[in-house]
Amino acid sequence: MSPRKSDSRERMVSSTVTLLREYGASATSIDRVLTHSGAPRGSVYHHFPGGRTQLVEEAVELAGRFMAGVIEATMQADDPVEGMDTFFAVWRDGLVESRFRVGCPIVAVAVETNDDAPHLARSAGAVFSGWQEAFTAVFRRHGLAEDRSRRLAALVVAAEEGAVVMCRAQQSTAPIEAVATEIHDLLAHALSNRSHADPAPGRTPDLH
Amino acid sequence: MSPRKSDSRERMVSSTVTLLREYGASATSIDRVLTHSGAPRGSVYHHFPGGRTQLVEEAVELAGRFMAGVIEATMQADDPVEGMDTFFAVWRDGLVESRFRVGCPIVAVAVETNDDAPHLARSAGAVFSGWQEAFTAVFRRHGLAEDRSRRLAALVVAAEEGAVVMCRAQQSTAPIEAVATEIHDLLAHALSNRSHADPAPGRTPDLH
DNA sequence: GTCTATACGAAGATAGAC
DNA sequence: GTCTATCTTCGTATAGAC
Repeated sequence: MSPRKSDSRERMVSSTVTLLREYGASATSIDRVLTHSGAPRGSVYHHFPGGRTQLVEEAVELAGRFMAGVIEATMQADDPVEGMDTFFAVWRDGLVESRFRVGCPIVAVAVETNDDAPHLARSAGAVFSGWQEAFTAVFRRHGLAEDRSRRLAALVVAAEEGAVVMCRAQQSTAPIEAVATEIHDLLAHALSNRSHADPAPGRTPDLH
Repeated sequence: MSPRKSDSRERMVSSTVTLLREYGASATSIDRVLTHSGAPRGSVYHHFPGGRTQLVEEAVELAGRFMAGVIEATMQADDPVEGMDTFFAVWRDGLVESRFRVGCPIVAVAVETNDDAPHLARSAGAVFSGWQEAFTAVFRRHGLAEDRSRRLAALVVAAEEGAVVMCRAQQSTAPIEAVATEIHDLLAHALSNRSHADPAPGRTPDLH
């Protein structure tokens, strides 16, 4: 009872998420996490015996859970199209408020696949899977077929992540605005056709 | 006349592209580039007075031009939908052949935005712009309106880049296959409606 | 164009005191 | 839980010979 534990640990994980978003995985050193969080240097390996890898791992999980919550919150409304607009708006606002300095921490970890810690990439993959599942459930709930729901969910996550990378590089919201518009129309169209055209799935293209 | 220059320089740039794809920007050190290319250590700053930053810069430009050529080549056929399938197949094949070890070098540079070399991110942005322009021109050529063409181009690039990141993290082609299918159908639908439904543009969603 | 040697800083991790 | 060394490795960059 009573707070015997300090909050250093959670502050470090939170700071790691922030630094991953802004500077990428390799640049997120223990030193910078300590400076950013104000946590004491001496207790790093007390809290994280797995060292830097464990710290990044927990940051990925935290950020993954957070965004899964955002998806749940935005998509539970009556109109999934409106929820989708809000989902993209959350990302766009993050870009604008940071003046295009911050991106997605999961992408940062996924891209810097390190041979030393290969399982970090899989943690990132698990987070993406979770987000896809959340969107898939929403689309299914609104009457879309299983296959179509999964494809749309993959497209939404991929397009959002790709757009965020492009917006940062171009210092412009144009890519995510364009993507949001196209996804909006696509989802509206898919939902309007849900009752009759179900057995006309998109064919799998020959990726020859 | 006669080859007074060695090929060390271009081999270094080429190796840098490969290492960016596989390990990310920060992990692409001069040492690793030298090892990978077999170039002599002594001439690094002779060929690249701007040091590591110049090396990465030139790698971004090389990779950007290369993929722009791929887009031109695949999309110049009669059927842009078929060309799009091929475009995604190129990326999917790169993932499979490398067993999900390599991604996009432009994304690698764009994500690891470093305060030391902020203009690297803009070079990445310029490459993305070039790819978008190439797709936009193709869509316009096939009768789509300017706005729609730009939006679709942004979606294609964003979805491809996002899907590649997801595929690597999940060690699966599922995301890019799903994205390719959805983009295939979307493009086919857009082209089939191009003559009559032009003045019904997708509305810009309120990203409230 | 290429060599070796070296300066300098930053990183991850561990040891042992308190 | 936190502190202060300290070890080791690796990174960029430069100097000066050949």
